[in-house]
Amino acid sequence: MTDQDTHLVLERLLRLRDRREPLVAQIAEWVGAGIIEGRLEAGQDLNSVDLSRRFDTSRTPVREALMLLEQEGLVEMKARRRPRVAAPSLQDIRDIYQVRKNLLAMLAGLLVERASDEELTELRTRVERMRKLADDGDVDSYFWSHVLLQERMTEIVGNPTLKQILDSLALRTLMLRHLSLTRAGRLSYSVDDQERLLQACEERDGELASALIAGATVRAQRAVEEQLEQDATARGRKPVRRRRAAD
Amino acid sequence: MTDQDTHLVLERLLRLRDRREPLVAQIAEWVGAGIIEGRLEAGQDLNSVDLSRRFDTSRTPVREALMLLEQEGLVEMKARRRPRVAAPSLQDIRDIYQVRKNLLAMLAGLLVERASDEELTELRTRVERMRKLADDGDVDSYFWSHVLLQERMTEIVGNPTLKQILDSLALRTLMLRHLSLTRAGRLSYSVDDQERLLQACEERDGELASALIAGATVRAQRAVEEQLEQDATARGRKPVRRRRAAD
DNA sequence: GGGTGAGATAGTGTCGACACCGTTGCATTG
DNA sequence: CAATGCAACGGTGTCGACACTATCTCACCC
Repeated sequence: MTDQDTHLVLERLLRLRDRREPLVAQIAEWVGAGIIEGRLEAGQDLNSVDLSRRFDTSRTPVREALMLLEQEGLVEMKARRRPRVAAPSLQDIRDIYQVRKNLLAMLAGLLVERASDEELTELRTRVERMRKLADDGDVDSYFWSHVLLQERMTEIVGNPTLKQILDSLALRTLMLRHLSLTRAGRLSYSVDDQERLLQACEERDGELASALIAGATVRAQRAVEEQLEQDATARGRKPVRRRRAAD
Repeated sequence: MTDQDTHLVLERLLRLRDRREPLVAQIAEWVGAGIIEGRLEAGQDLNSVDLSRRFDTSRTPVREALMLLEQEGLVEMKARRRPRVAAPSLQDIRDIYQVRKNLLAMLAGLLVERASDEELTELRTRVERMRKLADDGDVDSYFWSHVLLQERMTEIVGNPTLKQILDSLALRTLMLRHLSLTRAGRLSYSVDDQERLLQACEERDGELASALIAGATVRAQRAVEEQLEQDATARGRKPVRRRRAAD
């Protein structure tokens, strides 16, 4: 999985194709990728003057790109204040995972109902490739394959509204998940989860599939929280980079 | 419920307070209210030149307001094409209600878990007022009270992510619901649903509350679909104003 | 007469400018 | 020395202008 692919995935998750000018898309992809990869850290200033200089454009397309990322929860904008990289609180993260868990359970149920055998075979192929990546410890490739897998599932289910919401929640968790997947052992747990989920789908057991994906989500959340905890203690007494009190 | 109140509700649903300049907020509220009230009909041209003339501003804040409404699904924008009032297909509507049903069930479960007795009393008062409005046949007031009731419930549950998604879905269904609630008998059915839901909450029966709200959502969807069908046949042979083939 | 294409029309995307406001650093005061 | 006020700086929101392009109109052709 190259940088090029990263941008292609982001282009789809942000629904940039045909919806925005290439210039805006380019900026949104660069900033979005930066946030997810951790190149831009939470709370960091994203003022439109600097960005417009970097891309050698005026501030108008920069503002538009930032507004796109704001709606996906990656950027925080308040009127007359400088935009910043979003810094979700622990509570925010829990809320997001709670909703995500619920919607993924719904997705699994629909997948069991609607996926054709051919589509399940395709998903099976994907998971097998992910198993390989996990065994090789190729975190980055695994990470994006995971994103692609869920994207493909939402496509198969064919509810664009659901897909859009799940994509948005996925983006919010992506910066966190990138951390959490690097935790020792997470990769193999994760791929186990995917295999069990797919098996339940093949057996057309909607209840089980929903329960499995919900469980996997809870485990992902736990891994994220542990990683945050660890980061916090490693960073000194400063507990967690938290939202400003001024809010 | 006056026009003033309508705009206040929209201001909250669109999260305009502190997030956008008053000028942008004003435009977004006017257009949003117009779409919901049916003053602007589905598919109608929303070019930024006309709007900027109407509000005596430049096109910049107009574009920003339209982007806000696009993310809420009220407006469709494609690059280099004129923005239009969204025209969801029947399938889109079904998809939206499907997701909404699921999330409202989640909301009901959380409400049972988390609402204090005082908060339930407050909700009870609201529903009683709605009963009165329904008996009086005051469709508009009932309509907005209904919106407020659900907004309050999401606040009580205290999951901002969930609230934001439900608000967005609510906006999408609002233009439809306005139609559907005018159908004879819908008002009293609707208020019955709300009363049963609240009773289940008071009895702390999460399963029942979830089932009730899901059922109510399905009934609301059915009413919308019947109304659309009726409009379509009344409008001649042209079946349903559908999305352009050009997409 | 219906389809085709060139020209006219009109709206979008982007730009640089400017007024206004949030922020920062410093001097002043208790 | 900490707190407060002020002034310079820097960024945001809005504007009008302009190039580019989707759309409309109408003459032209078969």
